[in-house]
Amino acid sequence: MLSEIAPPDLTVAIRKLERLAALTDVDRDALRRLPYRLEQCEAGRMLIQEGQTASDCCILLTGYACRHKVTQDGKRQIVAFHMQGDFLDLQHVKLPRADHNVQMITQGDVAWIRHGDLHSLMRDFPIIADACWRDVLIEASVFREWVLNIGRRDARARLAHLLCEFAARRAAAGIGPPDAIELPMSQDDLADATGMTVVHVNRTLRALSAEGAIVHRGRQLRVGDWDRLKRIADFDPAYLHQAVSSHMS
Amino acid sequence: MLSEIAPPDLTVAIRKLERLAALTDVDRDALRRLPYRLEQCEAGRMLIQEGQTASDCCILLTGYACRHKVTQDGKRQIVAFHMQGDFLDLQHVKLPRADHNVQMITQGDVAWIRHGDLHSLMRDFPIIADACWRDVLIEASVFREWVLNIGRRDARARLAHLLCEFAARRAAAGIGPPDAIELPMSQDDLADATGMTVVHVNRTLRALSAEGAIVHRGRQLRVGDWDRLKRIADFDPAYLHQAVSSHMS
DNA sequence: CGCCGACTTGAATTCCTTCAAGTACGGTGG
DNA sequence: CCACCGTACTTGAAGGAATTCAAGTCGGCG
Repeated sequence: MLSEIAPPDLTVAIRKLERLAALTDVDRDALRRLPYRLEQCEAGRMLIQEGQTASDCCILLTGYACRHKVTQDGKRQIVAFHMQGDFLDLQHVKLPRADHNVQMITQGDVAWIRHGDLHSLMRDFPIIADACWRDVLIEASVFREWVLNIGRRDARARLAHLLCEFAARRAAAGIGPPDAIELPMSQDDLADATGMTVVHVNRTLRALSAEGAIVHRGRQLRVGDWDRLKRIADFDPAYLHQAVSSHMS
Repeated sequence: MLSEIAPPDLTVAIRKLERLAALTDVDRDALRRLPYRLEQCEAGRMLIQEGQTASDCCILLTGYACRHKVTQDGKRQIVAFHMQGDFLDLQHVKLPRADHNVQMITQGDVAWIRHGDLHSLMRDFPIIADACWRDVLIEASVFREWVLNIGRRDARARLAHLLCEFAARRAAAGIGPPDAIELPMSQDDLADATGMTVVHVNRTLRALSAEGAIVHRGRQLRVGDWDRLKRIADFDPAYLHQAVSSHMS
């Protein structure tokens, strides 16, 4: 296929914005003309570091990334996972000082866009601005769900919820079917995202396997029983504010 | 004082926006002319309920409110506290379906503004729109810090952090000095905000008292030793993205 | 005065962490 | 081709932080 040799472009990001607002041809055109710098990243590449002030905004084109914060004594908390098409730091356009880190978890491609260019884009194309608003607001909604998840659900539900969310967002992004998943993150990452320890993530993962909710071998994960997993997770995708996928309803 | 008999107006909200962007006289004028409906709320009044679609946006003028979500089995998680001047549901202008509840925790006054009016305001007055952007983005930053707080800090640090944040925001809002605080929330609320149980909140609170970090009698709270409390909490106010207050630096 | 909600305290239990060793696997170099 | 190595994953046992259950006290309000 051609897409395997052609360099990646902003198509996935435009597709994501299409899901957030009804873009017109004018909007699409403006987006396609947006200048950007392409970067091919290794796994582990730190894109943005807490405390830093950025002048460019980055969009994830391929691969997976996460955002995380660290306590004084070095405990890491992942606050979000990202996949192709996601803006990784839209907020830095308005709040230049980074309050968290952004890091690749797999290898992948990133597009860097000047804040100034984004600023004029949002000023001149209100529908695009609207889509960006929605993106930021949905992200905030996901943070709230994570607070609930970590604060009030036990390890089993918590982990199940994270898997459900990942599957749902993956499906919405058109990456693949929601029930045969290649997890990009290590069990360490899952632990840091759920506020658990690696050891307990491991045990909980196999507990979920044992009861047939999931089938996993390493990072190959299949959802054995969607309804059961969703019930365990107390998962209701409404907080994602996305058009309901047929698989997830 | 006159302010005790005059009905509350949008002044506190305008003052908050002033802290978020450099408003001009034109902006201030537009804000003062904004039509709104005033509501005097009892403690416990549900302003917005999850699942509901709202046509008005509410601003807290006096008193305190919180936002919370509930799991299937009835466990409540508070995701944010709010004080005078705060927008309580700016997001519903762009995402009409509420993904969480908004509730008064004390009695207080609320101004209801039509979404349409806010929409035109933000279209016609870019500096106000900018301030709203910042408000939403800072709120998201606070959510991230809460994820870290609940996910990776132990009960003592977690509660201390919540108190530090509350004191800092309270001071920034000009409500009073940051070291003699009347807490508006019950220990139940503190528990639901930190992902703990009431019992453990109670014990942790007196542990903090015992070591001299705070002095509390019921809801009267004095910070006994700021530096100690901040150290316990691992509190760095950078994530609040506010001009640094002299008391908190 | 009595009642109710908020706060407090103790004891037993549990879920999760910590510590300490494993095993499996993919890559690298001899 | 195989020995070596590092990283990620797995498992067991002991310990601890926080929950649960149960029974108080305190203080404000009708």
